[in-house]
Amino acid sequence: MTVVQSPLPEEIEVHRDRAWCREPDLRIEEPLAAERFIDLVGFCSALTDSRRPGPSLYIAICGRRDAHTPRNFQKDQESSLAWTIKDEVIRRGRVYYGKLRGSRSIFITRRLVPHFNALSGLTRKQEQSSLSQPAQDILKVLRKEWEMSTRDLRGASGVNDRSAFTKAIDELQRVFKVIPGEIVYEPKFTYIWTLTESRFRDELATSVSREEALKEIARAYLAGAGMTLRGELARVTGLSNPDAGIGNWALVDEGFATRAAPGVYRLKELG
DNA sequence: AAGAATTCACGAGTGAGGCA
DNA sequence: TGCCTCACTCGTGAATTCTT
Repeated sequence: MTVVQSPLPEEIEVHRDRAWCREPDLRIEEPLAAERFIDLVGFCSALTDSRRPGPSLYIAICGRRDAHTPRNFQKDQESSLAWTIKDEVIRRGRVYYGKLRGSRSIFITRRLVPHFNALSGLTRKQEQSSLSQPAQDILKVLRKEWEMSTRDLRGASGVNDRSAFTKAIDELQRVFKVIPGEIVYEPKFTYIWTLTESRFRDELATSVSREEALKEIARAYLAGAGMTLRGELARVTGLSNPDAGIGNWALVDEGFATRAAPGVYRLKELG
């Protein structure tokens, strides 16, 4: 995946340094700061480094632009800190954490959960026709039990094959039905799965139009990015290119952004 | 329509640490 | 010694989508 780093103007990189906490002074060192960061940027990936575009908690914890995960990342101080903070933020449940399209986990501020849900969530009615059988089986168990460890959930749902289970859990996360609620290390390392509804009932009940959702997601991204290159928003959010385009165009119409070239948008206030 | 780029699925490797 | 368990990267090859 040769990422041809289209050169961004230095002033845009500086804007991103500030907005995405890529400076030593802005470095994130504890869970509360991480939550503030997520609320500020709207959404960000968890442990990805500078090789992937977009804001990242790991990069913010490193506090530098070119953060790169080392090979033995669990022996690395910054990486372990990122790991710990990530787990604590998930446990606290103030912000959303889950997998979107492309099976990448991201954090989402509570404010934007209705928007992401509007784009990829499923209504209760759609569940039967859209979800795979294993996913439906798992969901049924969780609706009764509320929360469960991986092992117990596998047993109770009858989805015992590990890869089938993982697939089904990913599927449920993508449609905003299930989230990891806690990561437990003792006595055994396991995830506790819970219903998205248990933590984000109000957000899931808030309806947002598709257009509005695309616009606000694009706005959150552009505000931090300062400028987006062709395909960038789609790559970061998992939206399709046309959808990302709709969001960006809405920002141009509103005067929030200007279009510099096909697929390239700039924050208006940055000129 | 051809060629390029991206995505997807899959598996291996990475760490820890208690337990069989 | 291998098992369990996660998120991530990287490699591969195939499929899909985008660009020109």
